[in-house]
Amino acid sequence: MTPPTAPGIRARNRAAIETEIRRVARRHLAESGAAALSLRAVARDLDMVPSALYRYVASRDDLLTLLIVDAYDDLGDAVDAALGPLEDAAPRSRFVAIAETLRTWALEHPADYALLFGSPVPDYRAPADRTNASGTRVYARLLTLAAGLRTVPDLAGLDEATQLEGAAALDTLVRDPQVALTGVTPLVLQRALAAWHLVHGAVTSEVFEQLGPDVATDPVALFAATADLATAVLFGDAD
Amino acid sequence: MTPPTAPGIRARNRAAIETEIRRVARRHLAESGAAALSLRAVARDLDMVPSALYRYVASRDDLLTLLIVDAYDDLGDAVDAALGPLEDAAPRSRFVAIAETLRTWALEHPADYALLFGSPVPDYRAPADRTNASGTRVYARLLTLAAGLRTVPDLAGLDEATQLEGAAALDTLVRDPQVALTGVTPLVLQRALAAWHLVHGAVTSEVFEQLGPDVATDPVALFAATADLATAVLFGDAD
DNA sequence: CCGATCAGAGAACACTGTTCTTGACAGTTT
DNA sequence: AAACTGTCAAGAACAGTGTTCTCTGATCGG
Repeated sequence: MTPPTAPGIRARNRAAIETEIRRVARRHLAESGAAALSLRAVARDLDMVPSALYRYVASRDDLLTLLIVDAYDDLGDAVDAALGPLEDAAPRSRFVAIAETLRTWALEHPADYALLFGSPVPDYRAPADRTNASGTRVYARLLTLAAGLRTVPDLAGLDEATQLEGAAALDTLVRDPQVALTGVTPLVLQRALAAWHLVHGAVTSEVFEQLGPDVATDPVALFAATADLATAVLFGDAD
Repeated sequence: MTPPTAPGIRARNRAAIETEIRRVARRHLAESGAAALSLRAVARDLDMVPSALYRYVASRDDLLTLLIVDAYDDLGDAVDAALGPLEDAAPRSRFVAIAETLRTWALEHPADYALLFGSPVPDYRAPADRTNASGTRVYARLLTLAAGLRTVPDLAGLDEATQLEGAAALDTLVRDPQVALTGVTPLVLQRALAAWHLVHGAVTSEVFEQLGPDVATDPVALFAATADLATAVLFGDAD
C-alpha cells in the first residue's frame, strides 16, 4: 500500500509528534515563561502520559534547548526577512532594520526573548554545538555591516587612550579564526558591540518594563531615536 | 528580670530570625539562582520545619520581594559609596563611577543582578509600594547628573527629526509630577536613557555571557571604553 | 495567675522532574 | 506466515516542591 520509498508509518508519526511537542511547548513558554515550563503540562496537552514524552525528549533541559534553537531561528528568519529587500541599501539603514526587527520580535515573543537574552536558566548551560549555528545568525549580519568600515566616527569628548585600550582587549577575538570576522578592526568591532549593546539595552528595558509601564507615549518613536543614535555611534556620517 | 523597656524575648527572637532568614535566602539565591530558591531548603538550613517559615514570610513570592528590596539597596549603597568621594567631581566622572559600580556589583552578585535586571519571574510582579523606594535610587542619581545639562551633544550622522520625535515621546513623563525630574528636558532625558541603556546592555552581556565566555582579554578596559562612549553620547565635550 | 497570642511541629494535598517496568504494536528477517 | 527486534506508550514509584491545616507549648499583657 505505502509507496516503496515512503518514510514508513513509524517515522512519519514520530516527526508529526515531534513538531506537535515543539508547538505545544512554545505555546506554554509564551504563556507561562521558561521557569514554569512543565513537561507534565505539555504531556497533558498532548493527551500523553508524562513518561511517554521521554521517548522524544531526553529531559526538560533538552526541551529547553529545542525551544532556544527554535527561538533563535525564528528571530534569525525575521531579521533575514527584514534585510532581504534592503540588500543594496546603506549599511546604516540595514542596521536600523535589524534593530527594529529585534524590538518588534521581542515585543511579540517576550518569553522567547527572555529565554535568549534574559537571565540564564539556573543550572542550565545551552549546549554550544546545538545552539551556536542558530544563535550567531544575527551577530553575523551585524558583523557584515561593520566589516565595511575601515574607521570609526570620532565623537566629541571621547578619551582616545581609553578607546584604544578597550579596542585592544578585542585583539585576540578578532584574530580568532573560529569567528569569521572578515577583516574587522578591533576599534570597529568595539564600536559595533557598543551600538548593539545600546539597541539591546533599550529593547530589554522596554520588553521587561524595567522602568515601569508606559514610560513613553510613543515607544516606536523613542526607539527609532535610540536606533538612530546607535547608527551615529557606529557609522557617523559615513554613506 | 528583663528591663522594663526591653523589647521582650519574643520580639528579639523574631528580629533575629528575620535577619537570619534574609541571610540564608540571599546565600541560596547567590548559589542557585532565583528560580531554584526553595522555601524548604531555606527552612532546612535554619533547622526549621517548612511550615514554620510561614510565620515570617507570607509566601515564596514575598520572600522574593524581600530579596529584591535587599538587592536594590545593596546596589544603591554601592553606588552611593562610589559617588561619595566624587561629590564635587565632574558629572561625566560621576557617570563613569555609577557605570563601573554597576558592572562590579553585577559581577559580584550575578544572581541579584539577574533578579533585578534579568527576565521577570513569571507570574510575579514586584509590588511597587515595597520596591519603588529602593529601586529608583540609582535612577535618581543618574537623573541628577542629567539635570545639569541644558543641551545635548550633536553627533555626526544623527537625523534631527528622528531625535526630536523620540524626545517628544518622553514629554508627558517629564511633566509627570510623580517623577521628580528636576527640569530635565525631553531631549536630555532621551540621551540619558540611551547612555544608561548602553551601559546596561554591556553589563548584561558580560554578566550573562551572552557572547560566550572570554570575549575580551581585558574586560575592564573594554567596559571602560564603553562607559567612555556613553559619556560622549550624554555629555559630549561639556565640562 | 490566666486567658490571649504567637512559634513551631507535623501531617497532608497537589504539584513537579525523572526513572523503571511492563505490555502492545510496527518493521524486518527468516 | 512466523519469529524476532526495536519503538512507543502507560503506570507506578521516588524525591522534591509550595502551601495549608491542626495541634502543642511557650511567651506575653493584665
